[in-house]
Amino acid sequence: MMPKTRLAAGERQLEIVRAVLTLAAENSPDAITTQAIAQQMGLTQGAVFRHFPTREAIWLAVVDWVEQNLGDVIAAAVAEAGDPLDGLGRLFAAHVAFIAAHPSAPRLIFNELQKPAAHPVKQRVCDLLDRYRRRVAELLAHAKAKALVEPELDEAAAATLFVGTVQGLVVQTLLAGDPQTLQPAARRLWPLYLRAIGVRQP
Amino acid sequence: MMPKTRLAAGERQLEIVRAVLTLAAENSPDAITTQAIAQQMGLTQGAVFRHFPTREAIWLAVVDWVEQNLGDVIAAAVAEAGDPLDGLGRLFAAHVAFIAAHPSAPRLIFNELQKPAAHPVKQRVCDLLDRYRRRVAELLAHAKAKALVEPELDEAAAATLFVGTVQGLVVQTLLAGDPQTLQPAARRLWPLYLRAIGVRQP
DNA sequence: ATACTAAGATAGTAATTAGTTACTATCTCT
DNA sequence: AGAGATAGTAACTAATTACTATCTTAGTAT
Repeated sequence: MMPKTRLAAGERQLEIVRAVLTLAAENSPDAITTQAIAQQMGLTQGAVFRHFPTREAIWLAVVDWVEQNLGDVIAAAVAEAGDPLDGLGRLFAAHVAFIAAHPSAPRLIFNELQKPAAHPVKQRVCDLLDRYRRRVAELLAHAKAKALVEPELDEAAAATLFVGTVQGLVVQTLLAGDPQTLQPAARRLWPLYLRAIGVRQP
Repeated sequence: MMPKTRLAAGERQLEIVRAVLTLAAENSPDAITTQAIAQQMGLTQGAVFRHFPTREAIWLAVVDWVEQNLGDVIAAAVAEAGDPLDGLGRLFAAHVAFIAAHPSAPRLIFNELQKPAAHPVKQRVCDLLDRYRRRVAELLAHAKAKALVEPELDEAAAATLFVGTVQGLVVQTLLAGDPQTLQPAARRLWPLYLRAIGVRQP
């Protein structure tokens, strides 16, 4: 955590992103200063700007990181699924696991979402979330086509509920202040979601 | 919105709270400065501190306002309900209507929720949200006792999903940037929630 | 070894922030 | 009408912020 050794630009950039994620676990994202980021890495504040031209660029990189890593996890989960419904379940589990591993990530995303519309970081987050919802809606449409769910299911609404279910868990974490409770809570929530979209359970 | 006239302390305090709510509709809560609040009311920055000893006190007042008004709306909705399930539906509708009328309110709440645990404003928000969830869980328990929902329903999980459903709508609003889309989306989401808790529909 | 490159340190700047102080204008109560 | 209380103003302050010069030094290729 206190490397006296110098790091190449690329590695240091990644470490800055990780530092932000770490700090966001305990502080509101907007309150994270470049000074705090530098301190987290054992560097001086000025050194941060050797790797990013501006503070905003850091946040864009963080969003990038989340987009990339969450995207990978999700893609892997869906890829190894048998049917669309199985894919949805794996997607949910993977997403929850990701949040449990990086609790600050969804908070960061949600925080950026609150910024003025013009803000470039918000644009990125909007795109990210919109793509995510579309992906869920797609899976639901496939499930419907295979008669795995309620035949008259409102996919768009069900996709919103999917995101909401995850958000509900995030709220739960923020209330409890303990990411440990996340996965058990998720396991209790999933059957409810399944019933919401009209899956017949054994 | 630009009163040259002096206001009594109580009224001005309320106007400051309203100003914050207005500003929070377009800016991230943390980014709202006392200067911006004063400007919104057509006063000087120093005048704000005539009515609140500190910035934090303002946010506590805002949470108070939300707690009071949302609480009233909710209590009224539940009071005029026939059975627990009807009460839950009215609670949902009332909550959504409140958000549509004050979109910044839930965002503010959620934002404060992200602060460090020690933060006094967060404590208040935690209590508020926890009470809310308990209330929902109570209604669900009553509904279960009257055999209106799935007899083996996990009430705690269903309460989390309730909060999540609302949060999903908030996310939807932030994405669309238009509170108008909220109520239609809510009407599409509610049947899904009802099915999730095992209500038999006509 | 030596010289080049780039990561980091040091020490700034200008702008913005919450909060204060001394004064003025307005309201209210008798 | 006059006096006390108080809402509001103007002009500060001290601290913090993102960001930037200039210098140092560590890693690397020759």
